[in-house]
Amino acid sequence: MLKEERHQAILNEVELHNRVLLTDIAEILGVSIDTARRDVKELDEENKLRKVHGGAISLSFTNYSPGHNIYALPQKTKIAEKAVKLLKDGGVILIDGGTTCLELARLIPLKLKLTCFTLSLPVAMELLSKPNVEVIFLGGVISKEAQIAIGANAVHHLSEIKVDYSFIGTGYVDAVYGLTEFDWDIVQLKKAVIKASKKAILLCISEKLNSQHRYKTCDLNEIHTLITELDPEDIMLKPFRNQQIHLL
Amino acid sequence: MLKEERHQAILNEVELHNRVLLTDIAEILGVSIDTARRDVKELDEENKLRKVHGGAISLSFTNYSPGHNIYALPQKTKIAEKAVKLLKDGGVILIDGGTTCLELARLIPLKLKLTCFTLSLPVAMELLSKPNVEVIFLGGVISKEAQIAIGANAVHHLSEIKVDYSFIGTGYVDAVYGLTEFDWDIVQLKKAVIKASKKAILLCISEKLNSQHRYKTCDLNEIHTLITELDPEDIMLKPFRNQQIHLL
DNA sequence: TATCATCATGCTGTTTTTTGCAATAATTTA
DNA sequence: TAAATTATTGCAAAAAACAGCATGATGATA
Repeated sequence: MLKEERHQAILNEVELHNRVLLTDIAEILGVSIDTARRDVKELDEENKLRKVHGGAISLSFTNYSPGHNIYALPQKTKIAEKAVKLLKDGGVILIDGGTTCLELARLIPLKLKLTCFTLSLPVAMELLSKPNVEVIFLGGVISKEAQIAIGANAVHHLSEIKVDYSFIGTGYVDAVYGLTEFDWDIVQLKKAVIKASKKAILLCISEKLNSQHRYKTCDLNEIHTLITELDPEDIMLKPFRNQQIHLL
Repeated sequence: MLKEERHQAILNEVELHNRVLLTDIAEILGVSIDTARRDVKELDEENKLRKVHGGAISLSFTNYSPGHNIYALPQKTKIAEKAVKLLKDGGVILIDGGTTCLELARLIPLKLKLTCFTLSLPVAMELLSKPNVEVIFLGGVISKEAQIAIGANAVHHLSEIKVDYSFIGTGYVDAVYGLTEFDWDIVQLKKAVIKASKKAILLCISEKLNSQHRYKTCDLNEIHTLITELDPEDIMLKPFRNQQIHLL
């Protein structure tokens, strides 16, 4: 059997079933494990599939890029960079929805070992590319706009967990009125998130500071740390300084 | 024997079998290996075939688009088109993971009113663009490879629902051995999906027919309808005809 | 017809590629 | 952490590719 035929057979198997074991290749094609491994390695180098421990998987599973343009991305990236530094190996965290939180998910180092809960579809998709992050999606009815799970079911799931850190966003935040939202459903959810976490970290671009809306999520003192893209000493953060909240 | 005749004979062989060995050329045409090699080399330079170590393969054999695009998309689209016709306004369905099911999600008409459960992140993302589809994600630990929720939590969620139709995929299917999978976890999940549905519809490209693997999901008679890209009368479906299963 | 150039073919020896095996290291899994 | 599986590395045998050369056929030309 020609090598190219083996390659074709392996690719076909991977495309059809998304994965294949080296031992299966060896058996089906009647070659040694070593040859199967070499074949897979070559196909990997040609970017025809991805070699993994013990076998190979299809590329279509590893490639996901949201790619849309995100508003105020540089600021959000800066916030996410600060937030990443709080993560510890072996930690259990929750990541909320929203583009800032998505940015945090994106910046999680590949070698960092985490257990990560989320309610956000985009965040969950992003986390798929982190080999050492166990992803747990808290299910429920999906909100089309926010792309997150909401409703009683999601809230109930949250009542059953307690994470080290939760990284949350907010629609509006004010030094006096605390965190507020446009949506009643979202407020219920965020309350539950905060209750489910030992420490709640708020990721928020400075543009949202000193704004408020209809429904209240919580007071500022329920938030452990506020991360903005600003220097913690920035004048804009002055109203937040004389509170228990940490600034980063 | 003239060189041109040999060339024609070699090309003929390659057309017929997609491949040929140098040793076979030499033997069949009664020339030395070197001549066979030279012939193949010339044909390669003329782009009539591709020379590889030990022989030659047909050009069509090697032209193969890897990665991002979905394997056998036309077939899967055809299957999805058939499946969409089963959907009724106001129906409650479940859509499994996999590219075929994703294609079904994509083809759901915008005006169709549905309640749709799913375990698959990509399917859920796709359904976000359907304004009249209520999406409910059944949460759990996310499998990085399959991009679906798995584990006890997901199975438990499934035990609490009953949908009209579930549209499922399978790794392998055989008329005698039924549906089988590579993964134990996935089998548990599919069992639960089938149990949670009044009628289970299997979406499966014909290439997967008559294949099997380690772990068994269910017998064929637990599936209500099998949809392939083939005509229901196709000869390939013969082994599936004398069963209770419907063919589409 | 004789001579020469060209080309196809097969042979020889050398180099490269492929493949399987064994020992060791790294990794997963229980 | 220990056991099992998988990777890596080096090596050797076999197969194939390659380069160079000799032979013989062909065909053009003097």
